[in-house]
Amino acid sequence: EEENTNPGSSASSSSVTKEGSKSSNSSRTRKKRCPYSKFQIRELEREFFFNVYINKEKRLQLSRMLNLTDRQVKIWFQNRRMKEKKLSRDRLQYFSGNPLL
Amino acid sequence: AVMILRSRFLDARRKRRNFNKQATEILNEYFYSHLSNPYPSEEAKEELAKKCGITVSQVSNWFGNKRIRYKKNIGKFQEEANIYAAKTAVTATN
DNA sequence: GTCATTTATCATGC
DNA sequence: GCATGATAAATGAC
Repeated sequence: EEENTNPGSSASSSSVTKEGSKSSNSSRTRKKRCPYSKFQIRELEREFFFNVYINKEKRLQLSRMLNLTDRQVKIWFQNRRMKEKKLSRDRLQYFSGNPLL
Repeated sequence: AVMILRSRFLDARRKRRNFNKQATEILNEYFYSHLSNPYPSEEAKEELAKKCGITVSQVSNWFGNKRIRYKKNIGKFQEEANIYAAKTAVTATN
């Protein structure tokens, strides 16, 4: 499993010129979805367990450790909170249905 | 007992099961009769879910998948579109 | 921040 | 072997 290096998904080299930048396009190219590695998920989940909301400081630290952008970490926590909420809803609906038992 | 329920809930989530023909029929009817704006409201989703015997989340999943797969290959769904267009034409013209 | 959504990917059915 | 439902990244409205 590889860990993405540059979000631009563009070609190699250079890179670090404040990626994205806006030379022209504001948002026409949506970043291709790239699944995170097991290691990345484990670390994200570990932090999520301690804190459903992550502060900026830990976010930067975690993003560096996992080779992700802060934005990616931020988005991951947002999505993860939504997932948790949905799990609760499904759980409730499932047990209230009482199909068996 | 609780453990059984819990495990059943956990592995029953991602294990996919096809919807019955009737449910698919209802969903497709709505989709193709609202092709210009295939975004059912929350209330409409609840009603569809009830009629189909599935959850609201499943309705949302179905429309999400349907929209993008239709958009990506309209030709493949042309026949299906015609079928449901004819089916709903009766109620539309009357 | 939440939340519906888009899109690609995953996992299964057949 | 694709069709199909569910989930995982990513965006945008608000």
